[in-house]
Amino acid sequence: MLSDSLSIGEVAERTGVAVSAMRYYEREGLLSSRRTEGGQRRFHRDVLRRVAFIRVAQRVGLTLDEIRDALGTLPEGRTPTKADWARLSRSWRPHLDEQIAILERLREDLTSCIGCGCLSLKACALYNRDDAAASLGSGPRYLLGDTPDSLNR
Amino acid sequence: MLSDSLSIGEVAERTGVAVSAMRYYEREGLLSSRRTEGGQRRFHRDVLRRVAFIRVAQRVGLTLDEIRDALGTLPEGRTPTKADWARLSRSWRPHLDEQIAILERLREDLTSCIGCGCLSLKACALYNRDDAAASLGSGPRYLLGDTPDSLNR
DNA sequence: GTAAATCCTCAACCTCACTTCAGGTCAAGC
DNA sequence: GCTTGACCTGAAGTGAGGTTGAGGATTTAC
Repeated sequence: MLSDSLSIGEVAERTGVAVSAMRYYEREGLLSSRRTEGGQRRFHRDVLRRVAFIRVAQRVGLTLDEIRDALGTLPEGRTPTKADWARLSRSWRPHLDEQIAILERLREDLTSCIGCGCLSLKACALYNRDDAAASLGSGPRYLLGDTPDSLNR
Repeated sequence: MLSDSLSIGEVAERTGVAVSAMRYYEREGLLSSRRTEGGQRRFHRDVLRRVAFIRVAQRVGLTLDEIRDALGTLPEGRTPTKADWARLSRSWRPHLDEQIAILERLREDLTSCIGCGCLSLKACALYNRDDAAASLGSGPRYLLGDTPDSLNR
């Protein structure tokens, strides 16, 4: 089996990512493939590393849009080197640091408010942090706090 | 204006939460209200604290389902005291600690892998943590890693 | 008493990151 | 050569946490 002849099922099996997700990533421009005569996808071995990168980047908290941009900075034409991948991974650090800092601030505020039980809209640091846009959990991020006109209607 | 006569617009203005969100919270059982003759909502002052609680709980990373359950442990019939609210806030700590721990582990793995640039599917700690289900970012959490049969089709 | 502002419901739509399904084609093993 | 399993496309569905809009009723302010 040649190094650029992985079928979509093989990639799925080796990476642990669903076939449907691979097709979705390709549609979204995060992966690319050749096609056989009959129209089936054939992936280069490099795709394994790209998929791995995507999954870890998601854990770091990046969106697929951001990940696509990051992958776009890889060199065209040649196979990325370890140094290329290391550079990308390094770029996650600030994002990760920021996420951690936000949660730690929240924990601190929580600790200092725990005695008062106030939950006062005006005084309590818990409400008056403007970290809100960086909230955890599911749901569209842009809806949580950074719509300037969220009082409409 | 009586203490249980806040219109939905007033609550929205004071809490910074959209009117449509308030109606959604009520539909989902997180808030309740009386109605006027004409069918308009009138909220008790307590709702301000409840809404505040909801928003902070979301920042901590809880879902509305979990928040509803937490609110359900408040005493029926009487206005919750500071102690009641403090108890609920205290219950966020473990969740928050866990979130922080996950991110810190990720950062550590990232640091120790940064030299190697490996991103190897087999060897790299970045892929072989099973923290995946607790990932950040939007999108349905159950899709990110904990579907046992995610290789189907 | 009336105009403007606010409120009501219900249904449809939005994002993100996918999955599922229907209906059909391709490739590999025997 | 034929069956079986893997693959294809396009459209629609999913879940969380809401928003938007239409069409109409109610309140408030003057």
